[in-house]
Amino acid sequence: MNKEITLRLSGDIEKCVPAGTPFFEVVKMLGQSKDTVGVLVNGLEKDLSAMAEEDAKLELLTVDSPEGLEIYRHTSAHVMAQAVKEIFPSTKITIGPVIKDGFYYDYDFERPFTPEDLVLIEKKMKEIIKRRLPISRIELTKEEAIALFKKRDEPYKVELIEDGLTEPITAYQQGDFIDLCRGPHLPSTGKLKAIKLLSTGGAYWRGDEKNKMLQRIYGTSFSSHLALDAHLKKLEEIKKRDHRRLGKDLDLFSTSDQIGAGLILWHPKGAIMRKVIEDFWRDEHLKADYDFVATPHMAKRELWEQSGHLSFYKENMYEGIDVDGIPYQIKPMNCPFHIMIYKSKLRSYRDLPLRWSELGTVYRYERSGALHGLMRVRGFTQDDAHIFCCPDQIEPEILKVLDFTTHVLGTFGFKDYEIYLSTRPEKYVGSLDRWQQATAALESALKQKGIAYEIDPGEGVFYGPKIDMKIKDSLGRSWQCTTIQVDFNLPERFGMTYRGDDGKAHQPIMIHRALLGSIERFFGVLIEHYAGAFPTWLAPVQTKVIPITEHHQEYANLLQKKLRDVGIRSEVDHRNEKMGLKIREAQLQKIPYMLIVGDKEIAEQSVSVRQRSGVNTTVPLDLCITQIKEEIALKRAV
RNA sequence: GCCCUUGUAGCUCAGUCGGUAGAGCACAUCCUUGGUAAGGAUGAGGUCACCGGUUCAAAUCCGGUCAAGGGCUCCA
Repeated sequence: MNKEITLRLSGDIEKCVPAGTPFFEVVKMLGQSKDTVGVLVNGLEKDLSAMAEEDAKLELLTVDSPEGLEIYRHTSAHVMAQAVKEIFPSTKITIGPVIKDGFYYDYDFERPFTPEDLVLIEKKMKEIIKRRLPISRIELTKEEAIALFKKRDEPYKVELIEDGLTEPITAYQQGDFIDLCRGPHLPSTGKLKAIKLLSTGGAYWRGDEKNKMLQRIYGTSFSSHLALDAHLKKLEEIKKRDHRRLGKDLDLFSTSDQIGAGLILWHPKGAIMRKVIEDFWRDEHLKADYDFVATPHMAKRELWEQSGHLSFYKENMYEGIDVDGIPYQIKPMNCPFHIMIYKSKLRSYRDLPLRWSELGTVYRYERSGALHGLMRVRGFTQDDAHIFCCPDQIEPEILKVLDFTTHVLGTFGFKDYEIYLSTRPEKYVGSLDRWQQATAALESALKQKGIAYEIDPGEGVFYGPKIDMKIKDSLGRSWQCTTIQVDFNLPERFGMTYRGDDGKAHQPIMIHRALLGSIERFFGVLIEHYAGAFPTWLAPVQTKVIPITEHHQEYANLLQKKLRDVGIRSEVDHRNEKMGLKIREAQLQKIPYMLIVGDKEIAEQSVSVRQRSGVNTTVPLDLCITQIKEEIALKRAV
């Protein structure tokens, strides 16, 4: 007779069961067997088939919880692997983890999987689900595990085990399929409901490009077809918002084979938006007590040696410019130039902090496969600034930057952030003292702001700790834009000093910061965030004047002039086309206001306003202009 | 960089077995003068990404280059 043990559940519920009772029995007693996919025993994930051995805190994991969904998807990945093995028995299985929004599994197979293969595999998966195969956990010693996977001719699994897995090694079996896996898993393949294979791609074994290229299949699964459909719909929406697509449709930017990969051509409509962004940026920097500097696009190789870029950033730098026999290189960063300005004269502690900003265009080598629209390019403009200060100014300056950042990003419509504090990495320069001081200053600033943040241990730059901010867009995706980095290294390397109140030379601290990151990338994020339907203050064409017939052109021109006189960007559609077509095209161009004028409007000096939303009103001409003007002045979001 | 896919008119894309290039949209001209998401006709527009090879003949087959797209981070 087993002794009774007590399982404590949430809400002070206690359940006593004999030791050795499997959790699925416990779950059944609790009447929760339908939705439960696993359990947390004292915070550790366990299979439903595991036994309750001793007194413990018990939590039930449903597929609606993040952990439960992980279990569900991990089993989905196993079912996919089983399906692949059944269709293509020569395939070797490798690893198949759960990722955000789904799962993947990497296979060693003689050729890439085709979309037709995916259809077959998905069909087979559904069949395996229908078989309702029980999934069982097997515990093995290292030798047993190696023997098992050698016998099954799965060399990748053997390698993983030999590479230092600790006993007990666990595997999961469903039907004839056995996979090395930590688990936990669903009790049966029959528990899976909505599953979809999405795409294929190459992936290196263990993520190392020196290793063999494997064939990866991505998929996702949900506990209901409704949830799956909603997810697929979101993927569609993401595709529709693709900034490369919209960039072309809205005539904002392009690239050209003849110019080169990763180099952006800004068309008039993109460039006017860029001007608006940059004007706003400059105005706000002036208000925030920054000064502007401007620096060249290249410098002698020697400068980059002194800055250390040629030792730690060489692979991202372009070289090969020869000026009268002296080697020059295009700049990948602006900092050395700002330092040279600092060093152009003696600085006093009374001068600090110095805040110097520049929209500085830099060029960095990116691997051809990494290039992506505006998000990853080889030439871009950083909204850069360097703050030179003494050590005890770090914290107030960081506070100021944080306030400034939320103000600037907020104006663009980004109100949600994820914030990371990255601390000292293994390879670093500078004294531990300084690291501690700077890290404490960053942390204290974040705490004072009451901002929630996560610590990214060891992810700081070698020259100092940093704060990274990711903005969340309208689809909930996050984008890294803002970075605020403390630097002890460059002031040291360049022998920067200021005269302190003691009359002695001291070394300033340098804070690098970019709020938008790069104008190109930020622009790409803006496009996707708004799906091209920009707030009026940003829209390249703010108003489209649409005369109904040729007879109304004069009035249309007058209206356009009035709009332009108060700084509203306006175009007139003079074409000999019907109004319906003109509206359609203005709508597709996502122009905020269509101003339609005909006989009626001329008679009463009014304008028929069709908003992008489809709302129609007729208002007196002057009122219409004032209202739009006000909306732009307030940078109102739509 | 590596693996896979793609590259045909300004855009989106057809083009079969290798036989010498097509549509819609956009553009131009004309007709139409209109009331809130596509009026009609006619016309112009191509070194089929580039280089080389096979062939009587290449957009099509082969090799290379360039560019674009997906993947290469979230470890059994």
